[in-house]
Amino acid sequence: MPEHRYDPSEIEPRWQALWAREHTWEVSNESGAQARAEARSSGARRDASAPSSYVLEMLPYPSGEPHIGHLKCYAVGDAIAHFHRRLGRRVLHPMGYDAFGLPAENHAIKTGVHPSVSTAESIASFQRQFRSWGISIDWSRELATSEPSYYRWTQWIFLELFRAGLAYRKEAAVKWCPKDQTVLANEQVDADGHCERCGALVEVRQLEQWFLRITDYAERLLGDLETISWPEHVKTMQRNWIGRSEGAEVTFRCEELGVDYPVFTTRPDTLFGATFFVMAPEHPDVIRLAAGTAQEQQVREYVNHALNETNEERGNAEKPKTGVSLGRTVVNPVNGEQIQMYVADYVLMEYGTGAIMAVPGHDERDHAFAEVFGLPIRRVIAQRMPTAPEDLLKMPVPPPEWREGAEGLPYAGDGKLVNSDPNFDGMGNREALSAIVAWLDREGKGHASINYRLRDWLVSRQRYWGCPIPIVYCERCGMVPVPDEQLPVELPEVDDYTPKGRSPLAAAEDWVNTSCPDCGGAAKRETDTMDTFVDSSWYFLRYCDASNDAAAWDPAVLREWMPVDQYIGGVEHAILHLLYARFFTKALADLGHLDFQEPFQSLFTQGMVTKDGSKMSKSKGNVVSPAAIVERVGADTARAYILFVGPPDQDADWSDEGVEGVHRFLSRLWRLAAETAQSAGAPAPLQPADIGAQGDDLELARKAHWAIDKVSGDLRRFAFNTAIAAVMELLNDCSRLRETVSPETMRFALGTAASLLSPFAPHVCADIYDLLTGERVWEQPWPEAEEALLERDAYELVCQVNGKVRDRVQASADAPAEALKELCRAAPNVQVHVEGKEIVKEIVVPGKLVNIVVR
RNA sequence: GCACCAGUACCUUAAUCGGUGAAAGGACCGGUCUUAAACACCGGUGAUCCGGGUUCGAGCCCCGGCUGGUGCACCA
Repeated sequence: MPEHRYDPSEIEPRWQALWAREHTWEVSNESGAQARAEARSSGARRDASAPSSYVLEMLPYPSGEPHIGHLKCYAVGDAIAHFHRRLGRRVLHPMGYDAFGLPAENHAIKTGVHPSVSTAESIASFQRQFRSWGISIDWSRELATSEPSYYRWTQWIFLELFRAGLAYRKEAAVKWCPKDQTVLANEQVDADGHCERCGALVEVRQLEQWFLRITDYAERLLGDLETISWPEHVKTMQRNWIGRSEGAEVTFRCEELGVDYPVFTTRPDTLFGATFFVMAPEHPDVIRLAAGTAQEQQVREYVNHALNETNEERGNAEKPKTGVSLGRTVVNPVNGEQIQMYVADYVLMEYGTGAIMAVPGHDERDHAFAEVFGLPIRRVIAQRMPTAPEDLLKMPVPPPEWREGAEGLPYAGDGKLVNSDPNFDGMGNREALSAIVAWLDREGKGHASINYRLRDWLVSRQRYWGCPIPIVYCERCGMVPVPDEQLPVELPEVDDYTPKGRSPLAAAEDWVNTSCPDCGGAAKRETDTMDTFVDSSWYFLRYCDASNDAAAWDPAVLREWMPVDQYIGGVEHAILHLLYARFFTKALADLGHLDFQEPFQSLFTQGMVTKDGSKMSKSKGNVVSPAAIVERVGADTARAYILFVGPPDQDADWSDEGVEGVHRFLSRLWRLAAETAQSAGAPAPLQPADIGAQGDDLELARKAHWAIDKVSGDLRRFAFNTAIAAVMELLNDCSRLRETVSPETMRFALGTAASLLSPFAPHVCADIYDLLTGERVWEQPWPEAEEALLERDAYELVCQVNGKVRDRVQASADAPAEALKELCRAAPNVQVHVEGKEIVKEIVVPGKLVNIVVR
């Protein structure tokens, strides 16, 4: 009697070893003669003409060990990869590591261990665990962004952008993290002004830095969202981040100094209500404007104070408005009025032109400021005007919102223009908006304009463990790109990683001092490194052609795989990574290196895994370790559980009891299959279920086909939880009917269960399929449901009276509506309820019910 | 404050087009097996957030409210 016990610790390594030995998940590039030759020599089984599919999970940052979120991400991605393969596609499913970054560097500062050493350890540990999870990765394409063979091409892309004018240096007020001692991208500062990485309060410093011109792509990044299949909330976040506003640029002239100040406004229709003018404290002209006025000292103090304020203090809209008069005036171009100039911290330098026209009547913030400073508030849009004379007669005293005075202000809605100009008064404000912009344009005082919240991407970092920026500064030639053939510019060794406000690379003097590639004279290297988001903005391209050392990729190979068909990752990357990767794709396409516009055709964002309802964290001590779970119950249980616990795009709470439940399910499945394999005789391919089967055999065959249909549909819509539940139902029927069905039917039902479940629990399903059929489940085409077995020839017709179920009768599937009505009327308990009443109506839903409405 | 999503049994989820008396797993309770327990098997308890509306019929659609989550929020 062989032991009928499910033992994942024996099953899982056995199949993993086979997959590794046979390079089962590797896929060759079919384009290019060399690739074709490789495919022949490795005896690639898959049909080269099969459609390709690129399934990709976001690349992990290797630090310590993978956590449960990784397990969920790869469980989702692997299920898709397996499903696509079984649908006959050639699937590219690679893995790599986002290996540059601050944690390894901070660790180096603490311990002196070189970041490359600790990173290599983490990568080894990640790789070991990923293998133990049995995910179907093409390991031949593995990469790490910190390897010179990778970052050589990161540098090449940087130089391509530089040569195209998309990478540039400029001095600007930038965000500086005092703890990490580096500048940050605007995107890396959260809404409260804290560093996204370390949580320290971010400061503002005036520094010269490297930027990438992502703002040139704002319109396309916005518009092309329409072309990709992404979750709507992710698209919304990107739209918000790009922050497109339509409006006008209007020029206000300071006659005393003879300087023009353009402002951006979305409401040129309220221009006649502009009663003062406000500049941001950072505005370069503020001090110059105040110079020589009585206000000078006060302005200086205010500006100093404002510049030292944190984003948090300054960003608070609840805070009372502050500001100082500049003692100057500008002219409102539409009516020639001289209006007072102020400096106030509620105006931001980064948005628009750093100066605004203030319309207190129709803008909440301007209104609050005007109240504090006692400035005039003028209504130029009537909130509601009576539409017909009858309305006026009915209401001799108009309610306040109808008045043209200042009551009810500020008012931001639509209405008709009042108190403006005879040419515009009475016009609807939307119509007036275009009329006023047209007038400004004719007079040369303004023009229609579009403004974005998105700002250029600051990519330089004063840190060690990143990709060096391949630029040399020559005393004679200036800024010179390192020639392509000299790439990569490798990271030098340094003794001290501690940041001191400049890059640790600056201390490597032998490395910094170099010769100019152009004139050969003395030159110094750029010592800043790149933001690690640069590394991850193109890695999906490199996987396609990972071993190419003559180029970053061969465009012909990219055509075979790109764009990624299914991208999977956490919603925390909804803005930064995804926006940067889209920008890189568009820029590289413009430079002729790619022939597609969007990198990720379809995106799936998985939900968080929580414990006891809250985020797992070391400080709370509620961290569930994937390694421990896999050790205890096996990878199949861990993976199936995490997909079964709920819809994968939602957060899911980890429960050890739930894990046990799934483990029991896999145990029962394996055990019943092992028993069946014994009683059913030698392994044999599954026989298509016999439509002529009778009784329990027919019932179980039907259930199996129902499960095929259900799981196939559920997989297409990422409903893994219900797919697994369907296989559970199938197993329950197998157990229930195991005494009465033929061995062949049981073999078919259990083999089908294993086949359907294998994307979620590949090892145990491979084992079961092998026991029952002697075949490899991953090489089988995805099963197809037999239509004839999905339909029933008879069913239970529900008989309702006034919407209440009163009886049930057997009806044949093809019975016409008239026959169903008669069946229903004839049902005994229906007759009781219809007795002596008048039939008003009969509703027939074929296949479901008949409802008789009586009075 | 604005927008979006969700609210179903003690818990996590299901119910495809508005159509049966709301389903699965876990938990809990009972039974069989066992010296006893675990495992396994059999059985059981128990739910549509609140208030209106539409409809022959509403968990599902509409309106209002409550609760929770996410995103945005001095962006002119």
